[in-house]
Amino acid sequence: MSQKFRSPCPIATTLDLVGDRWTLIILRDLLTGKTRYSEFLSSPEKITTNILADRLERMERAGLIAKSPYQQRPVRYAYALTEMGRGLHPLLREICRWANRHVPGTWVPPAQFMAED
Amino acid sequence: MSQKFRSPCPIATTLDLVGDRWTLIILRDLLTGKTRYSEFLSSPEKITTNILADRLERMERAGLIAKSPYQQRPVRYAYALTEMGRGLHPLLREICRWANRHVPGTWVPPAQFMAED
DNA sequence: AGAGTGACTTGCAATATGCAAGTGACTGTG
DNA sequence: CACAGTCACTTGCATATTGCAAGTCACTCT
Repeated sequence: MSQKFRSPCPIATTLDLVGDRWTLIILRDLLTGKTRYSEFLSSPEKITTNILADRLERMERAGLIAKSPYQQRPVRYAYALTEMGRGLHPLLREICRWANRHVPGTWVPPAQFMAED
Repeated sequence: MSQKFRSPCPIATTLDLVGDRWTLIILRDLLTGKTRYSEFLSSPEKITTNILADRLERMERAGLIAKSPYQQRPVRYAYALTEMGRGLHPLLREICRWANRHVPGTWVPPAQFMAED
């Protein structure tokens, strides 16, 4: 579970876990109800298939998400946030608040996403 | 000021601006009083000189920081957060809260850093 | 003149990302 | 029962980013 991080600073550690261009995008999609590979692919940011597969595996290893089969023959998995992953929701809300305030042209997220809990 | 972002989603846009391994580390240092090149280099994460120079330039172009000379002959610059950059403080606090709660072994930041305003 | 300081810049190897095409395990249709 | 279709990946390869080490530049100080 615990890996080798650059430093014990909580900011550096968090960046080691989710500090890239895609992880938080997938997390956003999971928070808004998406669960499957094809659903993540359909987002407007157009993540590529290899990166998506890689991020899902990393996120699972990091304990942010868990996968469970939604069908047999062939076995296919749906992805869901763990408690740890859901814990990043306040951070995503804060990111939205910042962008809406400081970067003109950004979409205002649905009220449901911004509401606490 | 506004560039080409992957999508108008505030999360995607924010990641385009600060979603890498180093930018928020530098921001943390600026928030804790560091202002110079050599001070950023001395942090425990050991950023390399070329990446630091690159990130400082990007951050300036993005409007997160501004530089001003602290001496002449030779001219040398100190870096300071803009209003936009300081606006990320709540986000860093949220990152710290999450890491402290979910990743064992992370340092608890000084109370001053965690206090609002 | 020569050492020291602070802030970078350069070159290059290692790693990560992006793009397009391919694969595997099936199901359902003619 | 061959065959097109679906979904979830995997693979190969070109390009971009990162990391490491060494070098440069504009000075000041001894």
